[in-house]
Amino acid sequence: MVTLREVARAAGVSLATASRALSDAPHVSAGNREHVVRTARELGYRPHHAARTLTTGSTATVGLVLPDLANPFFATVAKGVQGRARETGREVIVADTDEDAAQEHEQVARLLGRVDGLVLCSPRMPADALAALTATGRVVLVNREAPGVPSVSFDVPDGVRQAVDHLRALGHEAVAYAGGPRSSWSDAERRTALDALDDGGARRTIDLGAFRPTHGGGVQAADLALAAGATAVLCFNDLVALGVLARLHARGVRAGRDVSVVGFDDVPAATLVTPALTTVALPLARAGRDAVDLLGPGPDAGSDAGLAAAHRRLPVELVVRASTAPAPSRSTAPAADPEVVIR
Amino acid sequence: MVTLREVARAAGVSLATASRALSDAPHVSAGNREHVVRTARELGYRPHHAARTLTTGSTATVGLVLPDLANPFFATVAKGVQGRARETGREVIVADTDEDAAQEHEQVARLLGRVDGLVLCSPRMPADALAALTATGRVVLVNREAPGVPSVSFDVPDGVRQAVDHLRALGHEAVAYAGGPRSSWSDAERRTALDALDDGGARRTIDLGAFRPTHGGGVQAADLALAAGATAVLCFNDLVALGVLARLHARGVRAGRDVSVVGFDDVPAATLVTPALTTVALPLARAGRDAVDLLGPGPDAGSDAGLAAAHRRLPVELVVRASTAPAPSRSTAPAADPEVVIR
DNA sequence: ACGACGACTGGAACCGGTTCCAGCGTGTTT
DNA sequence: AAACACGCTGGAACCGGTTCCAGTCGTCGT
Repeated sequence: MVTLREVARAAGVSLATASRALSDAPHVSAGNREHVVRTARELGYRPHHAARTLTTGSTATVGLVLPDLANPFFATVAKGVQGRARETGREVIVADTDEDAAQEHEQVARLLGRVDGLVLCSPRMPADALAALTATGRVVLVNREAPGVPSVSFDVPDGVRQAVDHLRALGHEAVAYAGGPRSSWSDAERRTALDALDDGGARRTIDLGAFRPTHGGGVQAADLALAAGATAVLCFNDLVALGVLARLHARGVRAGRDVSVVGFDDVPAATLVTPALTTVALPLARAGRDAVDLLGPGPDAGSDAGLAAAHRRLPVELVVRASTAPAPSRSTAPAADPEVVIR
Repeated sequence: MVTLREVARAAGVSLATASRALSDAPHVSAGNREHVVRTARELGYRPHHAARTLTTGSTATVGLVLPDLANPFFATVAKGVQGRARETGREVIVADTDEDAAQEHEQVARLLGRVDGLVLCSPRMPADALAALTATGRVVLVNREAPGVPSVSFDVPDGVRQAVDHLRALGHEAVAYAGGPRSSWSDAERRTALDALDDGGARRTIDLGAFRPTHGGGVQAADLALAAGATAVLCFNDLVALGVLARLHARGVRAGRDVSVVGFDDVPAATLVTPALTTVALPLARAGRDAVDLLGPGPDAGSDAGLAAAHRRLPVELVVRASTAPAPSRSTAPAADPEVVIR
């Protein structure tokens, strides 16, 4: 391995001059600078990252802690974080917590010693533990908000409004909500938004309860929705919505005709099913990118590194596909097919 | 930030003793050791990672380079890599190349300076460039093999055999293959396996050509398959297979009745569609874990760190679902529905 | 009781860079 | 022509650990 010392000696200059030349600091003559740079390239010099970190105190690394890398929601955020980090000269260390709150705390604590800043994605962590960890001022939350902690989240209330407006415009009066886990900050936000849309009359949404945020949770919710006589189901996320679609199909109910279904997130699979899923698209990759920016400019950042607000709330967009359609007229109200087909 | 020096002073011992006590090396009295450990805990001492790296030469970090983090195939490998790395006391730096061969080369070169070893996932890179990069002996390939480079791959020929046996057992004689990109090592492997299964007679598989490994590629392949009179389609991967399913549905052909479809990978979406997709499941997370093990034992590894063979070929398993069924009898051969429905 | 041996301890070198500071040379000012 | 300022240069300190090596102390054997 070739060190800076060797480059300096080969170029006939001192260690100090070589260092300045390569990190293009001032106080080096143009001739020397070019000579050192060329010598370094010829020798195949690569700066030793740990050594640089030791003196400068900057690791040029951001951490990313998330519940499940294989979940497309978090994977997309991760892609955004990685892309923006690289553009600004930083690497990304990822830590997958396997949806475990205890691991989450440990991982964050451990990583904080190795990175300049940390992106914490949808933490399961209780609010007080969050506050303690983030006191360092080097943590940004994604998809969650907490007092005093910078964060990037989504304008979920507006997404809920768009979805409900869409369904009401189609004539749906019996709209049901298939919720996510009670402990989830995101679910609470959706419910609050739904309550705010309540006009006190017949257009109150039907609460189907709390479900696991998975395909299976949706299967479970679908039967409850049919039993409650809902003509439209708004789901906690796309996985739940896909479960609802599958179960409706199995029971002989035509999704997008008899019953409309709306999801949340716009995961890739939403376009792969039939009928394609109407869903509220969240700018996930953008959130990852913005989170990195909130951690401050990286080594490669230009001078235009604008200081950002501590909280960002990104706009969301309802994507209308085939799973929503005008409400059936009363006479043709949906009824479960007597021949129930189990997949 | 509290340093080892401060711990040593607070505990009334020398720097050397404190270091030995905390890294439980020998030559420290039991009393001193415990005292130092307690003092360190009280002061909230966290070892400085870069400083340790500088002297020991070990970064306790593995790199992971892959084409697309948001692709569930690679995301699952990443999850395996991350899990195994943590179990052995290492962190993971991920680099997403956006499917770009040039970036791939640059990322690997850059990362090699910051990690102990590197997992390179399905590289687009040409074989010679690969050989040069991996000369360092610190790279493991996943889902690709190259002479002289350790790798973890899948027993794709056996998977192809299982799929074709399955289809032939169902009575399919006209089996078509919807291939992936010509430059893909994986596609070449599938084709070689298919050729080997050729019995020289009527059971020759129909080559539909090369398609982009996406949903859209499958849509394109589906029409060709119908035109060729195939009753079964084996696809390069699940995304292509899902595209075939969608297009068949749109054309009024019943997948799993009129035409059977088999995919590769067993991505989560395979179970979410109707009919659910029969596919060759690859142990992706396992591959990630094994790749980390091939890089050598980490800091936390026990003494049982078995030295592994340089190449591992993991077994694969055909998962039969609803998208495959007995071949229709001649008289009811599939024909495109005259009313073509475009989604 | 004396010498040898071994366990423990601490001073100091070292890893590979960055940066402070003093010194030097040249060009400019008075 | 002398004094001054400024830009460039190199020696050396430093970042926070690990580890070599020499030294000290206590203990055991004879």
